[in-house]
Amino acid sequence: MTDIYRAIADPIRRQILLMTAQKECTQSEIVSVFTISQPAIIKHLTILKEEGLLEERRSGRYCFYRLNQSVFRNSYSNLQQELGAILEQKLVNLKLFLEKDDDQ
Amino acid sequence: MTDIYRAIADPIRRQILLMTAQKECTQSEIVSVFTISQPAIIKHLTILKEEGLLEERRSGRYCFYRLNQSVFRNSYSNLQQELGAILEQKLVNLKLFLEKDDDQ
DNA sequence: TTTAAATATAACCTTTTGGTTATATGAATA
DNA sequence: TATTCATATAACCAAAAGGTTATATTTAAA
Repeated sequence: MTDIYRAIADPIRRQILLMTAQKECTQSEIVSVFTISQPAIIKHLTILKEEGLLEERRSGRYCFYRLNQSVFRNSYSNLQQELGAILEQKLVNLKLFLEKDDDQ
Repeated sequence: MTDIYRAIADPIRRQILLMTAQKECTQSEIVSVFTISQPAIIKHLTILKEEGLLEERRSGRYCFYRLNQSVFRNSYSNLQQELGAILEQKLVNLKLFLEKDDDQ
């Protein structure tokens, strides 16, 4: 649950996230944006729901989707921390160097 | 090439990126950190190399790996723009609202 | 010059991903 | 009420992901 890395791995899913961040979209609206089949879209929607990033609302024969903003905000923040740490390893090295220096 | 989303999809690969950002690591060093087999690690390394994020250097019987900092910096920056846009859709909506207002 | 260690590769396996077509179900409208 | 539109599901497929074991190959050290 909430493996944002899994959710964002596919460009179609990233676009769905973007669309549903703007406004609630029906499934058929989403389907019409892409060239792949409706069942293929359902599978992408299912993965996004599994990871908690999409909320589903049923109204009559329509199925509305929208981004769960708070879940996205949270897991994206975690992602940034994790990947930011990779960028900042040089700083970690400096820190380690300074700490080692303290010991002497 | 340089599909960072593919590269970071697996936690083992993210940890390899972190390790090799700190310092150049030999393959056996990397293997020893994890519980999976050496051929499994090679496959992860191959994916990271395919995406241009890892640089390989051969010295005798050792194979050294280190993060390609500039490629990582760049593709991470692209990722941030793409995912940042999802977060900031509310602002886009405001912009659209204001532009629509101009037309009237 | 054996031997041992580091790396590479082959062959295989299972699960997941990403897609398809065909068809069923359910709700709204003509 | 018959039809049409939106969604769901089943069955299938190919490729990618993520792993294994067994076995080369290459290089350094005993």
